[in-house]
Amino acid sequence: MDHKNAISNAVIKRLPRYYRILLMLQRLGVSQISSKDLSERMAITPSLVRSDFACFGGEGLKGNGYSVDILRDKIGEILGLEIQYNMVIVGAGVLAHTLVLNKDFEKKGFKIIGIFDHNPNLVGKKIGKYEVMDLDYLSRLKKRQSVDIAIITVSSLEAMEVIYKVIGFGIKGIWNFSPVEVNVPKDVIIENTYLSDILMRLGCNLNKTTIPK
Amino acid sequence: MDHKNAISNAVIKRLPRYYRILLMLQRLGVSQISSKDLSERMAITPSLVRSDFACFGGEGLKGNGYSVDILRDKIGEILGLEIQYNMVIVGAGVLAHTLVLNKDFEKKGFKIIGIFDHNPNLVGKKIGKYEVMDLDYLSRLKKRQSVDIAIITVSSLEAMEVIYKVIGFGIKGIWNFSPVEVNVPKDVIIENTYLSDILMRLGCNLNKTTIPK
DNA sequence: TAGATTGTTAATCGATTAACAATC
DNA sequence: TAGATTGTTAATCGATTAACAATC
Repeated sequence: MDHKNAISNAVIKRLPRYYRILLMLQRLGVSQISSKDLSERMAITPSLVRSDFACFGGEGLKGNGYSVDILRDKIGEILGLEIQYNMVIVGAGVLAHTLVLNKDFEKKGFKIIGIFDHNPNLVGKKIGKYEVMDLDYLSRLKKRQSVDIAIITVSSLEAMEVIYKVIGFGIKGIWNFSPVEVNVPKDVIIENTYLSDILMRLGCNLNKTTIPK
Repeated sequence: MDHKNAISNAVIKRLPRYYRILLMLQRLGVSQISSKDLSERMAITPSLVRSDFACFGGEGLKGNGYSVDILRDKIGEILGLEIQYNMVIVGAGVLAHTLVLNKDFEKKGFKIIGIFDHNPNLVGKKIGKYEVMDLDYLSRLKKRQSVDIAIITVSSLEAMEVIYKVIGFGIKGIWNFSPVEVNVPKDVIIENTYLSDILMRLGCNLNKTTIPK
């Protein structure tokens, strides 16, 4: 637990990437891996790999590298993969549909338990196995089941209001896809995934290399 | 141009966020904004705002702040919003459908010009106004039109192969949604958007706050 | 044993922040 | 003028890298 608090966000960002490679190595039957090998697969330095693993008590063997199994277990534990999170989606559009079809989420312990929308025309509609419910019903659902994360896929016009609403319902985790800048209370964690921002960054970096002038 | 190369990635990440706020301020009829005001909206320090703007010759007026119009124009220019990028999607699934429906991309100069897939069963299918084409046809299309960015939405099993293929076709920008670790040549820019990694990060940060022990 | 690779420390690099003189 | 706010420098903070003794 003490460890957990000590791990910086920079490290946390790399953990799922390590985990993915370790999983692949397990499937390939590889049991031992060096920091050098891992670093090449991730385009980082071996030093960084070792210093990352030192955060949670690197169990390496000098001269031999790390045990793939032990490493995978440890990282999985830090990532909380054994924990079950309940999620709801707010916004019954095609993005909601995409997320419902993503099998990785449930594999990693993130379960969608309902889809909600403001718009009365969408209430009752089916998305995958889910029937869209009215947003206000979420507060009642929350009393019966824990809801850890709300995924916001409504339009940017409604997003601000919807986010404050789910925070009001007591939901502490928000994954927001809507391009709005929201300030949230300190005890709420928000991850913003602004798709068009990513594209602008990509465009910007393309220009850097293609216009050497 | 010299300026453009000097802007760090840390700054570039904030540019779309500044831009979004400036756009909103324009709509509200606000013409002048201070670094303090902007910083509060973005939950950063005023110093950081000023040092960011200094990168591209901050045009602030001591005592008054910055002109919203000038700032928006400058940032838009650095982000290359007046540039037209052609994009293709590889992988004709529901994520492709989501991206096709996103109106922000085209507004920012990123235009989808075609959807491709490996799978013969999907070729000919319609996604929005696009008819899915066979991936190999992309190399021919590339000879007629510039293709700046390939968006990879295929499954993780196929992703590696598909990415190498589009790089082989000479495409220099890749936006990859598939959870695979790929090493690309130095002249290729890849942006990986691993949706389940974002969720794991969110879960990790939720634990940090909820388990204070 | 000899070669490989860890764990860790110190050095470096880069990003952010604090502070304040300049000035509108 | 007085208050507000910039532009910029120096200080701080944090993340990454290089180096190397320890050791399997």
